[in-house]
Amino acid sequence: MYFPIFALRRSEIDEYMKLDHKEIESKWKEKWEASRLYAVTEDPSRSKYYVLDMFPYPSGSGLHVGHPLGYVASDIFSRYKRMKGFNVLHPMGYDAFGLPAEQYALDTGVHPADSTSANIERYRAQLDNIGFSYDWSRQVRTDDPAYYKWTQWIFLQLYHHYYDIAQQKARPVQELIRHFEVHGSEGVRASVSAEVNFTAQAWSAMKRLEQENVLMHYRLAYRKTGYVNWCEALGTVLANDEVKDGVSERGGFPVVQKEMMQWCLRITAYASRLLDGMDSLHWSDSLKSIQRNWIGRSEGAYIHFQIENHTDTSLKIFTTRPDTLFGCSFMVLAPDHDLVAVLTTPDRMEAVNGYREEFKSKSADARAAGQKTFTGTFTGAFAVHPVTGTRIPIWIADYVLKDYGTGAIMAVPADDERDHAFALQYQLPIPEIIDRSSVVDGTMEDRKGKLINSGFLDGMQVPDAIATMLDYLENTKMGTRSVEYKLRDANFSRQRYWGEPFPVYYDGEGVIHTMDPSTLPHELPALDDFKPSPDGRSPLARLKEWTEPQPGIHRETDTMPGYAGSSWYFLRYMDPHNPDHFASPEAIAYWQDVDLYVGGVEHAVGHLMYSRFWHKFLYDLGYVPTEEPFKKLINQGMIQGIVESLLMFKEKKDGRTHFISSELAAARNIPEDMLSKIPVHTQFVTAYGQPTSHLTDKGLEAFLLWRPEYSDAHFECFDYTFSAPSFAGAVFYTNSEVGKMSKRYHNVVNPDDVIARYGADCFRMYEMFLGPVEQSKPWDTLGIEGVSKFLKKLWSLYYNENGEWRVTPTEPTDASMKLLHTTIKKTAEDIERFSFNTAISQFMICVNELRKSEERSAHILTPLIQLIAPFAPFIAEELWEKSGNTGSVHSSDFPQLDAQWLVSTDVTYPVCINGKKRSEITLPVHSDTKWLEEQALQLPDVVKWMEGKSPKKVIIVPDKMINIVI
RNA sequence: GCCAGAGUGGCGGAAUUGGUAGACGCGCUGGACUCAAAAUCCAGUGUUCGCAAGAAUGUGCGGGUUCGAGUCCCGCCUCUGGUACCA
Repeated sequence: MYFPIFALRRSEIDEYMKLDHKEIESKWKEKWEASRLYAVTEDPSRSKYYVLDMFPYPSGSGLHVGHPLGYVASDIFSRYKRMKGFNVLHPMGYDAFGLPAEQYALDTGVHPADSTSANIERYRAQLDNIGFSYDWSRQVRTDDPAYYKWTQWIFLQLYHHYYDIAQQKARPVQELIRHFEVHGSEGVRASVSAEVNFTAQAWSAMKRLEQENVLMHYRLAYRKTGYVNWCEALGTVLANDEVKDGVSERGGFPVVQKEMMQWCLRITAYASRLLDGMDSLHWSDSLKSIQRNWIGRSEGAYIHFQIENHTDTSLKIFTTRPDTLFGCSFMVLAPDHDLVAVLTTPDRMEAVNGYREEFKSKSADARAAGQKTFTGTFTGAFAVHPVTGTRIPIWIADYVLKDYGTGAIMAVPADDERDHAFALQYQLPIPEIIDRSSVVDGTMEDRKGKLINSGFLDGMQVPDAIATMLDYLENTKMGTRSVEYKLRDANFSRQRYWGEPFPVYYDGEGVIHTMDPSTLPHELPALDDFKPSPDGRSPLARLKEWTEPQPGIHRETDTMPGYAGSSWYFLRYMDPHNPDHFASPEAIAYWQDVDLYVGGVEHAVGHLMYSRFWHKFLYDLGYVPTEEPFKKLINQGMIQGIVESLLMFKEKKDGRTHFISSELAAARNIPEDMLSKIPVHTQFVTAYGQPTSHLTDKGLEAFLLWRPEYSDAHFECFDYTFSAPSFAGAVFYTNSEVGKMSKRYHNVVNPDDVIARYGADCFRMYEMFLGPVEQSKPWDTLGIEGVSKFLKKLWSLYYNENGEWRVTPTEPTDASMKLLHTTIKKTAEDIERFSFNTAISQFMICVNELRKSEERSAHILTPLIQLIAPFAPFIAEELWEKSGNTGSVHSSDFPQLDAQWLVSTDVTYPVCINGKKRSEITLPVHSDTKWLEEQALQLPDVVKWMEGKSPKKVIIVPDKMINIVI
């Protein structure tokens, strides 16, 4: 009965005409690699364009569908720019040093050197699968000694420079030393940790160690003892941006304040330049505002207060509201302020010391937990009001921070919420100084109102009063204008193994010596036991022979943090194998800076801030030609997952687990706290992610097989209930919500699986089609079918159902030409403005139209391949070759727009009466407006709607619409 | 609290400078093909009223400017992100 041969033939034909993405992908991956298609070199005859992705740290779990979102976008952009004639640098590498890589190694017990290499291999394969156009010959990895040689070199440069405020740039410490030798500290304006004053003679009289300690206050990379964020679970200190809500960003472990000697980078020296530099950048408003808040500039003044019975010292405070000086009724110092010990009177000593002890033991996170009641105590000392001469009590309190401003404030309880609360609590006077009676909804601190009880400021509005007081303070030398920043210096030490060793050592006296740059890289020694220790000592300290290479010499055992290597990697890509420079001057002169940077917003205050800081420093030294490294920045959103769960009553009923369908739970308004959400693997769910997602009987069976602990469960739906194991024909609605893509929710979509099923081109296009690149959006497993269908339709424009090439060299129709050029215009515009989803929509329209009109002309179909090439590089390359073109479609020129095809001979105008569309009229383009008006007024529908009235005026928007006002 | 961004069908989202709101895709409904299913193709799909032609209404809420507002202005509400004693 059967005809096996015939059957075989049929399936062969089916296979042939079908789009076989696997074969196409492997074919072109090999060819591209063999021909080094994406390798770039400096070419002065062409304009450069630098497209950069934030390089990943190679974690063990590999890429999930969220990671490549930004990579796909930047790849489309790179390919487009290349076709537009730019010489495009589009590199990729790995952020291999640092906490994430090391934590992974610790979790798996594999040495980080081995695990990162294995992970990198996996990442590379996954990235290649997606069809990226990276120039892999330029790959960098931060744990490569040939790379971190230059990280160490930059560190040495930071160490050997200080920041000159007058010149607003970094200068060599050698210059500073020469100045000290001649003039002492007089006349030096520099960013410092602490002010020190000495004469030239005093400088010369200092011992070497003393001199070094002085210089430490100036160096851009320096050591200091201070309170740092110590994370015991991670066994290391962390920078401020690595701590969120009192716990470590990585791992979520508690972080406490601990006093330690640490390396720091003086990023504060660059605060104003980091702030001002942003004005010229094409970054999103939200990202700029995050950085601005983090830097936290405020303008104000220092004011000096004399202290009763202390002629040798005065109290310096910072305020943004000098106009409120007359309202100052007490002063507050941070409990750990240096002057506390000096000022406290004997009778208050006991109370003050007790308070300081209590303050120290209070953990940072208890304070962060947001107790709004302030505590404090009186020191017994009094300051003298600089204008009125009244006695002002000096207190200490925990609401004043040592490391902001001067660590001391003048309290103005009438115009500051905190001072007010504190004054009420300790019954301190609250002199009124601002009349807000004329200000609607006037509150404290809003800089509105009229000054009262304020001497020469009486009657002034707040902004005027501020200006007047600032002048007064400077004229009388009682204070100076000043700007303060919230930004803190960056902690640069990690008590960890997996990072760059510092190229420094200490001699017997504790003097720091830097290693000669020619001896770099200072390699990280092999160490089998790389576990961190809770005592604050680096694992390297356990390696005695390395730590102490000769008697009296001690190496630094801390390592650099993860952001060290990532703060300059974009420069290394310009010349990645250069042994003599971090990048040659010629390469830097050509590539300049990054034109487009794509990456996650989570690096807003970490990586992006540090990179800008390092770049500005290298600019000061003349190594890079631009002040800012990243001209344009796009923050891609995250791909979220749909979390599917079954609603379970927390309390068992009749000893059984009791599930309720989401529909019924909603209908009965069952309170959320009675239910637990049991995540269910998305592969069991039917119509997953859709409003009606549910488990069928098969899904329920699979679920119970997977979760045998629920095999006694009882399920309740709208019309019926059932119990395991008998639920034939059941439909049980799940609870679906948008959430993270995570192993915990069993909703992770692996790009490899998607690519295996739909192809890389489909994967790329779908990620873009989901919505704007910047936006976060859930992965919808059904939506990808639409893009898949589109690609099959595209393919069938070129191949008929017998697998025969159907493109002919015939002349195209005018309609097709118009369609093609509309698509060229739209594609180019959309790519330029990073709107890939709308470009893809246009492709869909174009392909559908061409199918309907059965267009076969190569004049249309060949340029179409080029338009789609940035999005679907594999399919495009295959079709390009089959069209008989030589060379790669990715090296071809982007199709030229011929605008004549966009102009149609007729335009259909909607005709509106008072803004409502009542009719329409088709007329030749560029018609005389008077004539247009006459034609429109004669339309029968218009005559009907006008009811004999005459028009007040007629508005004609050229080529858009006609509006008649009556 | 403060700073920034956003609110459009059942869903993801279009509408680039104020000019026919809902493109494109998903889902849904109906139909064709099929013994049947899948796949594919065709049609419909904001809401309300209507057999229909059609009409009214509609971009978080309330006002305003304009011939015309998703878009601009004023006042609210909600959500998301950042920040949290920053003087």
